[in-house]
Amino acid sequence: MSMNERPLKSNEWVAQKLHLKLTSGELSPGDKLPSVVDLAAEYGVGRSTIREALSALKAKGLLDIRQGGGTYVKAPPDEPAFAQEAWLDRADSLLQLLDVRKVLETGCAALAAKHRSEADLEALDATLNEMADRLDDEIFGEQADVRLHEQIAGATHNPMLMELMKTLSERLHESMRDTRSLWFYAEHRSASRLLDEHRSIVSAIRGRDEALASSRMGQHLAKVEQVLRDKTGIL
Amino acid sequence: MSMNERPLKSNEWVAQKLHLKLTSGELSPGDKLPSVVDLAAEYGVGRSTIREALSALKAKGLLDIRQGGGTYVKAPPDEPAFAQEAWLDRADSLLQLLDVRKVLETGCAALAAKHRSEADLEALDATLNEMADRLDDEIFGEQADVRLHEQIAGATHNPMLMELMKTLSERLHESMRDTRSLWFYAEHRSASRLLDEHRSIVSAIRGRDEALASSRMGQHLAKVEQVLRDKTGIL
DNA sequence: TAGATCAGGTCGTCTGATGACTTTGCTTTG
DNA sequence: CAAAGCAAAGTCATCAGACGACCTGATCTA
Repeated sequence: MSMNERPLKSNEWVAQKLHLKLTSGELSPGDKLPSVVDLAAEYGVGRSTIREALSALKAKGLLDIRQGGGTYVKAPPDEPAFAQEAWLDRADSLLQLLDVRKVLETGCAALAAKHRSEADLEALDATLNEMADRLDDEIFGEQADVRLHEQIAGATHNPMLMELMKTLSERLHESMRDTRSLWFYAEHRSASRLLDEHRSIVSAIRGRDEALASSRMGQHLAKVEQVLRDKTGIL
Repeated sequence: MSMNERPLKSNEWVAQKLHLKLTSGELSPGDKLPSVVDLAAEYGVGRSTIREALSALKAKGLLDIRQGGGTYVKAPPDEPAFAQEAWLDRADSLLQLLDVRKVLETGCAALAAKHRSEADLEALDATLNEMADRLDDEIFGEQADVRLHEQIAGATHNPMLMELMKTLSERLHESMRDTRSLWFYAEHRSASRLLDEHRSIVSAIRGRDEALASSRMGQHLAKVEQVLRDKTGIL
C-alpha cells in the first residue's frame, strides 16, 4: 500500500531515470527518444513534467530537442570522464586511494551484513566456490576477487556506495596496472589464504555481524596492502 | 555572415535573460526571484515556459527551487558547470544518504585518529570550546557542528575524503533543509549532550585510537539519526 | 507562554487547446 | 518514370485554468 514515499519531485525523478538511460548506454548518441506524449504515458506523469525533465537534460547538454522533429540524444560533451568524477582527481597518492578504499569497503561490509538478502548470500557463495575450484587460475582469481568485492557492495543495496566502489575500483586497478597484475595470485599459498579471508568476511555478513564484517574486511585490506608494500616498491 | 537569427524559443530566451541577471550580479546568491506567476507576467509568457527556463537553470546548479517557499539564487559552483558529482544522484532515499554518511564519517574518524597533526587537534579544540561557550545559540551551534565534522575530515589529510564529505554534507543539508533546521539545538540539554559526544570523539582522535574514534562516531551518528526519526516524520 | 489552527503565497502537476515546424507518403505533372 | 508539389500525421512549443502540496507567519486557544 505504501506505494509513494518519493522524496523526489516527479520531474527530477524522470530526469534521473532518463539520465541513467543515457549514461548506462541504454540510449546511445543519435537515438531518438519517444515523443513527449509517449514518455508521459510511460512514466505516468503529465506532459509538463516530461518537458521540465527534458529541459533540464537539454540544459546539461545531453539532449537535442527539435521542434516538430523529436528529441535526440546528443553526443556526450567530449570530456565527461574527466569532470564527472571530480573527487577522484583529488588523489595525491596511491596511499590515499587505498585509505579511501579501506573506508568504503569496511563500511560496505558492515552495511552488507545489515542489509544482505538471501540472494546476495547465494551470489557470494557462488563466487567463493568458483574461487575455490580454480585456485591456480591466476587471471580468473583476480576477476573473481573484483567480482566478490562488487557483490559485497551490491549487498548493501545502496546505489551510491555501489557507484562509489565501482569508480574507485576502476581507478585503483588503473593506478596499479603496471605493477599489480598477477603477482598476487602467483602462489597457491597466497590464493588459498585469500580465499580463507574472503570466506570469513562473507561468513560475518551471513551472520549479520556488522562489526565483525567490518573489522575482517579491514584486516583483509591491511594484509593486501602489506603484500603490496613488500612485493612491490610502489608504496 | 552568421545567419544565427533563428528565433529563440521563448523558454530559452527567458533562461538567457535570467542567466544574464545571475552572472551580471544583478541578482546575488541568496536573492529571491519573483514568483512564477510574476515572472510570467513580467516576460509576457505562460507559466509553463517560465518553469521550463527555471528547470534548466536549476539543472545547471544556478537556482534553488523550494516548493511553497520560492526560488532562490544559489551560490555559483566553484568548479563550473561540469563538476557534477554523478554518484550523488544515485540516492533513492534520505536513508541511503545517511548510510553513506555513516560509512564516510566513521572512516574519517578512524583515519583522523591515525593521521591527525597537533594543528588539527588545536583546531578541533577551538571549535569545541566555541560550542561550549555558546551552548544556547542554536544557529551558531549548527554551523559549529558542520565545521567540526569538516575539521575531522580535514584531519585525515586525504583530499578525496574531504571532497566526498563536503559534497555529501551539502546534499544532506539540502535534503533536510526543510525539516532539519533548529529542532536539534532547540534544547539546552540536547546541545549539551551533543557537545559531550563530540568531545569524546575528538578525545579518541587525540589518543590515536582508530577503533574507538570510529565507533564513537558511529554511535553519535546513530543517535542523531534516532532523533531525526523521532522528531520528524521524514524517515 | 506554548501549541494548534488558519489563511495567503508559491511551487508542482495535470489537462485540453492551439500554433508551429518536420517528416513522410501520396499525388500530380512533365 | 522521376521530380515537384502537397496534404496529413507526428511532434515540439506555449498558454491558461484548476488543484494539490508545502511553507510562512499571524491568530486563536488552552
